[in-house]
Amino acid sequence: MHAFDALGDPVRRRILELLSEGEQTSGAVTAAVRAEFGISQPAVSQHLRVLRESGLTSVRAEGTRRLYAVETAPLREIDAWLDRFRGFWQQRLDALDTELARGKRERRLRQGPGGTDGRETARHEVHDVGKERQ
Amino acid sequence: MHAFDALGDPVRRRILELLSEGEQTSGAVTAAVRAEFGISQPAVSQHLRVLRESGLTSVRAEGTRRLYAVETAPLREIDAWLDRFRGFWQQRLDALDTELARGKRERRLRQGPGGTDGRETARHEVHDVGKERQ
DNA sequence: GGCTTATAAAAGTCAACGCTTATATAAGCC
DNA sequence: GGCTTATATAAGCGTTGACTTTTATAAGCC
Repeated sequence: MHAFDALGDPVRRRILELLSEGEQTSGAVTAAVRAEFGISQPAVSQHLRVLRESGLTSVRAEGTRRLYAVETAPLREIDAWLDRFRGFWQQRLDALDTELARGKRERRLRQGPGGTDGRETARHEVHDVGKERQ
Repeated sequence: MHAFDALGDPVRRRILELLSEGEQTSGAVTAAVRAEFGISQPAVSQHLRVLRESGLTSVRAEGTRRLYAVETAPLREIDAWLDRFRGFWQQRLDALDTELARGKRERRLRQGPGGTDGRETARHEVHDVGKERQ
């Protein structure tokens, strides 16, 4: 699950988004990223390296250009990792369907699923119980 | 897409996995994580805080216990983010199906996903072109 | 061969992160 | 009230990470 590490950085996520439109040269990616994030060419090159080394992209040389492309394996791993949580929102949708179907009012469709016990999860605060600082 | 940041850490991913089985007290999570990673209670507490602050969990107080639960919104965001890449592997599966079904004629039905150019994606190396160090 | 373009690597800096130990808060229990 | 349990916060520290500037490599072109 190494991939999550690499995806923690917004620049790298953006690079992948760019590559999702198809193969791109390092130069093209660099230009786009420089424009958006205002970082140097070496900085982008370093991000490309991380993406390479984490298996998120592949590279292909063509003359002096390097053509980067998305490599899906790690993304599929993440997708698979998410599987264990899918029930949490699918369940919700089902519940919502039911609610809508029987004309119940659409109040508070928020509220988490999940309990191992069949217990209704009660109301929880979505960000701390006591006081939060900063 | 803040969530990717939080998920970059293996301890935090593990915590979410534990919570995917249902609400857990901080204590239960701490015990499990301590056993697996050998880190201190405050360390786990700090990870729980990050998860809370990034919206990946919710907390609910019950006496002196804190009950943590998975909060799905950020995970759904990631799921949605992955959408743009799904074509990359779904297509592969389709291709495989078709190959099997019609005994391999006419390959490249639809070629590399996303290609802005219509060019065949060719064979790329999955990790660098030149030499890699370390 | 020498200049240029495309890209990576090297070396250094500074901030953020994850951990530790020490301490605070707050509920339960005697 | 005072001890204990459950959990969080504070402060300090070493490591990692994302930059920077500088320099190397290598292909194209004259």
